Amino acid sequence: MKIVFFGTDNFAAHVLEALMQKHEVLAVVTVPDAPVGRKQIIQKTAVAELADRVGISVFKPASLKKDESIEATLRGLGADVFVVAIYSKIIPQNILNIPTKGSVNVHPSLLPLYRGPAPIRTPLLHGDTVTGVSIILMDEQVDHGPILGSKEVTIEPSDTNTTLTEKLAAVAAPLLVGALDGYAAGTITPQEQDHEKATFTKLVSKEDGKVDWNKSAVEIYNAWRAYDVWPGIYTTWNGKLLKIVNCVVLSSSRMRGSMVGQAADTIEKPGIVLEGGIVTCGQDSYLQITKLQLEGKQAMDIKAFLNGNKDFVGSTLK
RNA sequence: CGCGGGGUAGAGAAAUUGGCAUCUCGCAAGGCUCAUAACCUUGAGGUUGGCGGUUCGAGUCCGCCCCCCGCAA
Repeated sequence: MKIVFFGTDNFAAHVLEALMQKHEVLAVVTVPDAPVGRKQIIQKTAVAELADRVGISVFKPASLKKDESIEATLRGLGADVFVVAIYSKIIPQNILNIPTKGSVNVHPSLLPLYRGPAPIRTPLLHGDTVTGVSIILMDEQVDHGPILGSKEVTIEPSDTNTTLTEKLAAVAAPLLVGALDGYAAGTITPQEQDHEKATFTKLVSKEDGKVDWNKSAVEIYNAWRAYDVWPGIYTTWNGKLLKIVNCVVLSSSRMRGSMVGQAADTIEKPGIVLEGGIVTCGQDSYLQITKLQLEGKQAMDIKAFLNGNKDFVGSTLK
């Protein structure tokens, strides 16, 4: 089939790569190059990178609604179907309706669960053990259309946003290709979603990474997994930003045994740093920081940090 | 020129008004021990990011340059 692909990040690029093997990708639509990093170096998206490398023409409209020429351009390509995977903009209906067979979306969750902009992170945040990928036909509502296919993926306790994204991308690529074939051949009947069961995710903001020590160590650890890479999880120490680069949950029974003789009030309050960089959390739980980064400093192991910051143990994180 | 923090031994940090460059860890050798990420003793390891200036004397003060990082995006 003749396809126009919409996408931005690595997940999308991975899907595009698989798609190119089986189908004719006429063009790619992504978002404009944006300045990245402290030096504000202009960088193109992973999808644009791949498209440029293999010689597929790329469009980078700032807006699909306001740019009127883009609709005519896309219409002129004569695509059978549009495939959308993590394209950080909402595509207006008049664009979705262009291809003869409509538009298909790759969504990295088991729809109707986790609709919206953070479908990979939110299951991690909730501590779910299973998620998946869904291929749907796009309709007038976001992540709402009938399902062409889906596949479950197991979430390991060690999975983070990064590793889970890779796993989902690996599953998504062949699933999409299969669903497209089945859809084109008429062997797949689109299944309406059970809208009663729909749940929604919200866009992640920097604030979400701020650690609330009143929460349990497991919840904080899940936040670390969900907010991996960006925004990460952080707290403050002596008024300075402290990023938690790595951490582990300690079983509270083990901790209780080792804390015989410790003052009771020290044990109760959350956010207190104990020996070895272990921090008291809510619900009588403990999180050990194993790697961290203080504002303005390089990331380092807890051991190195303790060597130079003797007053860390006994202080309170906020 | 978006705002800000920083560069001192292999790692992390100190160093008061400019005045013997220290501490913790690691490393090496020896000792103790059934044993150890334990403990004791000794030791190696530095052009304090670079260049220039002020000074009797600069990690510290001044100028220029290089590099790292947080925020922001």
